[in-house]
Amino acid sequence: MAIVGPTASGKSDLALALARRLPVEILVADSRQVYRGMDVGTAKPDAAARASVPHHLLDLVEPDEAFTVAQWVARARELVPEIAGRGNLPMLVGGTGLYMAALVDGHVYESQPWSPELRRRLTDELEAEGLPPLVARLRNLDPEAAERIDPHNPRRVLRALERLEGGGPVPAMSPYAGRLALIGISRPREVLYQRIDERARQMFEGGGLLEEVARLLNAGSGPDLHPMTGHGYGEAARHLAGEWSLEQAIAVTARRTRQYAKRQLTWFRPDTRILWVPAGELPANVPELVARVEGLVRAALT
RNA sequence: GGCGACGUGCCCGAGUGGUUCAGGGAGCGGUCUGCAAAACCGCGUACACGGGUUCGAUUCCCGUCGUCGCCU
Repeated sequence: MAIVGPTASGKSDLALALARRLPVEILVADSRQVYRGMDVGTAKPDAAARASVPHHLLDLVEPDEAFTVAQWVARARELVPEIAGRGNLPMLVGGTGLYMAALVDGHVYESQPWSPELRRRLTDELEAEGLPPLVARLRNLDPEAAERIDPHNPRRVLRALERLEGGGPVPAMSPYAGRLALIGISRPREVLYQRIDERARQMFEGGGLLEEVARLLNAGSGPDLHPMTGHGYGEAARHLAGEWSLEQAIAVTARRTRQYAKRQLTWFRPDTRILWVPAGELPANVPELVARVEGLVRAALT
């Protein structure tokens, strides 16, 4: 089963509450919580939560290590049968739509071309000549694929070329085989945004984000490292450097997080498999809500 | 009270006598098979108000109101 929804909608709380009534182990589908030492800014489940329910797919790599969906799904795929083998229910919890889709819809990455050299070469070309020549080449190699690719999006164009020049066609997907319950937490936009604002402020004021970022910077994780683009990290770094006031850092973090939440909603909205549970302004762990979700899960899985 | 400057869409901000009247931000909508908390795409008949000049005014002139500055 899986719990989806935008940031700050209460996925983790609901998961924990549910874990008290169902024998579950949690698979975290979050592209930022995989980095060690990045805890408060990513709203990673704390020690208490992790002690009460097994959490997987957290703290997989150091902030300066590259990490992609491919690695994530590979590990997630191993975990599912393992957990089931223990007689527990694998519960996917997270807001990274691509990761979710990779597992649930079964993206196949292993057989796809992937080489640092090729990427290097294409990136150099992009820098030297710009996007248009690459788009032209893409059209030439595979007009059909080119139709589906946004010609303005460098990342997509590059990846498409990687696949084509590296060889193989895109493998068919192999969707998750077992029974599936997809639960989405829905809240009025205003409520969600308010929760985001409050959480952003809390992280900065007493939550320990500034300390965490100072620690990361000291350890050599500069603001240019990919995971440092996460909400709150660059902002905290700027505040620590004296460039931004605390209020400014909080405001920018909250705004970026709201924008992200909107994109998440866009991602999940069209997925008709998701059963949306309106949570309104309720904390995600109120018994009534939990019971309702538990009911949905049991119904879907039996 | 006098003089001067200004008054552009939710905000900032260019600009022009006339077929698509910048740009940015925010917001909203969307895309999504290896960076996804990323990358990218789409969406706004706004020119303070009233007159006038003109074939045609956001752009020129007059007045009104407002804001700011200086002066008394």
